[in-house]
Amino acid sequence: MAAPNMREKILVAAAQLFAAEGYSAVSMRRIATAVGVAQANLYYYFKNKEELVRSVLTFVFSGRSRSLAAVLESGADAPQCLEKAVSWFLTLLFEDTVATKLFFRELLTDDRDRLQFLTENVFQDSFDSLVRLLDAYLDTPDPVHAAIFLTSTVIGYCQFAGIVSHLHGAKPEYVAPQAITRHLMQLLRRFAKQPAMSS
Amino acid sequence: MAAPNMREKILVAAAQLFAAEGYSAVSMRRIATAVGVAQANLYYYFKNKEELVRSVLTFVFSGRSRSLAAVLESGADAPQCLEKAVSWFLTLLFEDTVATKLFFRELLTDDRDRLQFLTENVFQDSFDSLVRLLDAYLDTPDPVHAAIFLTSTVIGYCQFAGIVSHLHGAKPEYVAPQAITRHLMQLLRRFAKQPAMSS
DNA sequence: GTCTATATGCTGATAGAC
DNA sequence: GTCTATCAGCATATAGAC
Repeated sequence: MAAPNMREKILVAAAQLFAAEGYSAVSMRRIATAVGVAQANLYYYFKNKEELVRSVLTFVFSGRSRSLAAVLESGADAPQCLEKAVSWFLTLLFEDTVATKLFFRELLTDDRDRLQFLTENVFQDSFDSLVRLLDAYLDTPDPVHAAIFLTSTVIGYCQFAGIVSHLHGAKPEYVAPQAITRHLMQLLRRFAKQPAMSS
Repeated sequence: MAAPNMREKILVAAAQLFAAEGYSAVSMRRIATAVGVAQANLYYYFKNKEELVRSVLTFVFSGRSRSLAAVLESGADAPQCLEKAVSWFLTLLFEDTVATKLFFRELLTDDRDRLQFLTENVFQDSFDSLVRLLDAYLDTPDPVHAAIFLTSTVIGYCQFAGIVSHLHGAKPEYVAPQAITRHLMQLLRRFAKQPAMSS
């Protein structure tokens, strides 16, 4: 987390606080205190809170989309690529709580402009790659729907995990990215174009 | 929405505002204004904001859990019952925005006490019924995992819908509860104990 | 760049009249 | 039960010294 300049230190601290408690629950004061500067100093880097929020979102999401794109286009064959992508996304959702919570908060806000931005800059390209992979791998007339199904399920596993861990009889593997990845890949194999060898 | 007494009118107005904007973004003043009373009047019914928030959650979620329980125990055979339950849940998630957004906000907050409460009072019984149905219908060694998978997917479809509607080439049926229900039931049929007739 | 000081408004909550 | 009046505290944001 070693931040070279003040602007980035502010973004990192703000991202953590916004993710954990939401935008309106976190004051400029608390962000400044977390960074260790005076409150007014934030206004030297960001003209107001709204601009800080938008900068945080851009800052957090920009890196992730490139990372996923690399995995999706890694040159391996479709099933391997798919497995890597699913594993990458699940691990991100379960372990990168800052990005994940900010993402879910954006979905809740349903600000059309921000969602459009998020879709175009973070999701669209990766989603297109996913559709191509599924089209190559699966025997389905609608690979777009398959991609929506797969992405939805992955997102849902993460969201529902908060409840699952409180359910009676829940095992740890129900909320473990690797176990979920294995399970989903087994499911997909059932719909593969040609029967694949197991293990 | 005809609310007989003031307490319920406050709960309804507060639920809508909290769902749309979050707890800390909505002031007691705005709730009072929405109801059409003076701000101080809210403190006659709720001792503080925290108690109002908790009352809203109880008020909104208590009715829904009974409704789902009825569907799950409706006496029909497993696949019919399952289809009704999936359809019910998807329709709720896509159309009852107040309950859905409050639910997702609770998942984000991850206040252990509140999640425990939510799990025990809203989810556990219905989830157990779902596990039994899946155990009867599917050929699987782990019906609990099947229930988690199904619930996660349904939740994920709703969450991801906000992005899907902004993706290039998205069709309306990708975010339609009935179409998603049909798709999921077809998927489950593949894992049924005995081959079921289609259509 | 970072600070102190401050303006202005909104917040949750209380007191007490009716 | 509902109101008006009011409090102390915290919010965002600005001005200007260093």
